[in-house]
Amino acid sequence: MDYLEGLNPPQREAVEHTDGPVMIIAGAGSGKTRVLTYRIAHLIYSKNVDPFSILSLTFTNKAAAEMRHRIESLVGLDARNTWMGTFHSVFAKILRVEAEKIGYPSNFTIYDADDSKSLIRTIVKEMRLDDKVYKANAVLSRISGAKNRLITWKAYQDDPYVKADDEAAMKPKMGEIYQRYQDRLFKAGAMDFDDLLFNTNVLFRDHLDVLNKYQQRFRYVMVDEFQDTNLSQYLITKKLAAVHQNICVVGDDAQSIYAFRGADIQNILNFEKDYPDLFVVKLEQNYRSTKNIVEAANSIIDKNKAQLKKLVWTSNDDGDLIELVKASSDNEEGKIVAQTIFEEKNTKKLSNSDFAILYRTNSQSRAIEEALRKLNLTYKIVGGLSFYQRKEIKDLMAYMRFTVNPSDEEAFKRIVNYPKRGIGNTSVDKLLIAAFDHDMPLWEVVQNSHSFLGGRAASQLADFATMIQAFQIEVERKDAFEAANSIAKQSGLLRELYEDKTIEGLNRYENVQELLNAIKEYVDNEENEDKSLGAFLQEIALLTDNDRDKDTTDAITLMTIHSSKGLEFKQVFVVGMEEDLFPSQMMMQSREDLEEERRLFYVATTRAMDKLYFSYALTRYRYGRLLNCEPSRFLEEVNPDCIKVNKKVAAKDMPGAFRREGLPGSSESTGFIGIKKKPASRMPTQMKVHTPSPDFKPSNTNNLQAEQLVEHPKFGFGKVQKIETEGLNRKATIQFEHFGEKTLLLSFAKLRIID
DNA sequence: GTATAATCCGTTTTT
DNA sequence: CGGATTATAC
Repeated sequence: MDYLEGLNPPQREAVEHTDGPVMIIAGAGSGKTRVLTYRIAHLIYSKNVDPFSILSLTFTNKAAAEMRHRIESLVGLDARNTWMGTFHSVFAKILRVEAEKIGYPSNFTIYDADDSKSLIRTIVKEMRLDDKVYKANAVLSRISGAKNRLITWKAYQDDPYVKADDEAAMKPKMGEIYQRYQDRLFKAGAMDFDDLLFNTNVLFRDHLDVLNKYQQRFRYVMVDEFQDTNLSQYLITKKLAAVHQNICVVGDDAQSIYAFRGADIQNILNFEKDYPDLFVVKLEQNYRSTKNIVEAANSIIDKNKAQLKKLVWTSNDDGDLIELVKASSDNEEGKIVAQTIFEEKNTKKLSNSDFAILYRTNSQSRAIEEALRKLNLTYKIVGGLSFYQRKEIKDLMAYMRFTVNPSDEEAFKRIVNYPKRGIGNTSVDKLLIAAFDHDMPLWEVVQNSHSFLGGRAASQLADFATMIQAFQIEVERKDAFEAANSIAKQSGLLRELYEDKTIEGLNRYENVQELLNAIKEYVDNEENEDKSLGAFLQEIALLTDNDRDKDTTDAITLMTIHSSKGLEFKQVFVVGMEEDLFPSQMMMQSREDLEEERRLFYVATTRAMDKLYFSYALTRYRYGRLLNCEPSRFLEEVNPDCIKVNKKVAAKDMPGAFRREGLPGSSESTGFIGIKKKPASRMPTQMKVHTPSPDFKPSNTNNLQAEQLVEHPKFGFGKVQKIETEGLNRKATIQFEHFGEKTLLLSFAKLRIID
């Protein structure tokens, strides 16, 4: 088997150790996907394992597709027969088959987060609770957290700790909302994302024959990104593998960044307890990045307490130092990044696709995009507002969903009066209340609307019902594409969009066409046996924007750090390295949260192969308001030997996209300084920190002189003793009222000059 | 019931 | 700042 030759010893061990429980701890860039794919190939070819009996679980569709692709090129089409997909998609498929056993229709709808939130809002309203206290987001994440831990609404209500928690948060009705939410989902024939896993657990618990069927079928189970599994997922895999015990998990605790979604690193630690004869392999050689980058990454993750010990190393070259870029504003940050890419492309003959710009939050993309556009650099945004979240797409999907499953309440609310047909909110509310009061299925109420509504509204609704019935007949007789096409036309939705001649309207029309094209593709694809609309909807419900075919033009990639996991680029820019943004202010409640942010920083760092840049801005627009920013504490945590300070300043705005390369631009006072000597802003906690005046605004300190009185947000009031210039930095020595004498770097310190 | 204006709200990450 | 929900007028 010559393919084993290309593996290093631990990789090879991981591949060849096929039977029994195996845990592969795979450092960043250590060839994890390679090992997984070779392992599957090895199973099929050397061990004669039937591809049908191999199940591989991933977290993103993209990862699954990538793996499938690589296996196919390794072993050919046999690979097609292995089961490979995300937890959600694999178990959604199984649930389709077994739905009736747990009381669900097999054509159940999958609610996305928006559907879930909308349903929660309705319930909160129906219960006459304050929607400012019971915010849909917060309620959903609480419910989701419970489901991920397999806590039913009943258990939730009975648990005194949970109860105390909710009462302390002034949200005592949470348990009841959970109960009603679950009831409504069930009546709508719908499952939310968490239900797909929760109900799989229910299915396997209550139907041992079913469990046994899948245990026999999946003789080999593999889990990628194991550090991201939640309890619900963990128990599913454990049960599936209980008979054959051929379970192989691959993960890296240093890259666990989904605790907020219920992922539990404990699963890795528990794994050793659950399987005493566990075989553990560590992949520690990094093939991706330069020594500098690997070293920097190690120095970052070193600050975390909770971690498995491993030593990631590389035999690659030292490479360039990481460049630290300081910008005066978010816009300037964008400009510097864009300019740098422009120059690097020219001098190193790189393509756009060699670059990635990573940020903590999607909203940061705006300033960057603007700068890239000015230099005519092609870019693509991964994630963000997804195609499938667009209104027009959700509208058409809602028509299709409701046709296939007329219990789907959220779909109904979306389409019943769009396009306008004179059925307003009051009528819809009446219908929902009628369904609730008489405990009748919604669809039945809709079909008998004259019993519940006045004449006009009732007859409008009757027309609506007739239309849906016609659609249902079409869906039965035709394939997904033909059915969708005629639904789009006859619902009036397409006409509505067509008549909107604004640019956005045109766009929306094209988006709908694109969805129809996607359905056509689905129908034409021979791998899809079931060509019905229902089947298509099942497929699409679990897709995210990241999975869509993007046009293959050469482009710079913009995305959140979260979506960058698993990817690599020659050059990576991590932007917005500022306190409160990264680490995010919402994540600084506890050490655990901060450590997760740090792992996120680790993930960002380890995406880079050749060159890495960190940048931060001193001011940034947020909520339409200009904020002052401080450099991220994470910057201080990187081994200083790996970093150098970038001397670049954004060129002044020039008309047109072209400017002379390397033009330094007229630099203003924006000096560049290291972060090593960050001012002593981190006060000993026991010391009382000064509360800045309500109108505190940092002044321009360019002309600051001795004897002036100033206010510092943390040190309070003081008097400037002297000003000195040292290299690029201007420093002020200030005698503070309560904190003694401090020497502050003026480009860092926020000082208000008191007249 | 519908169309427009005012106001409020938030931005953490994803299946 | 932008969207999304709500108040007001028609």
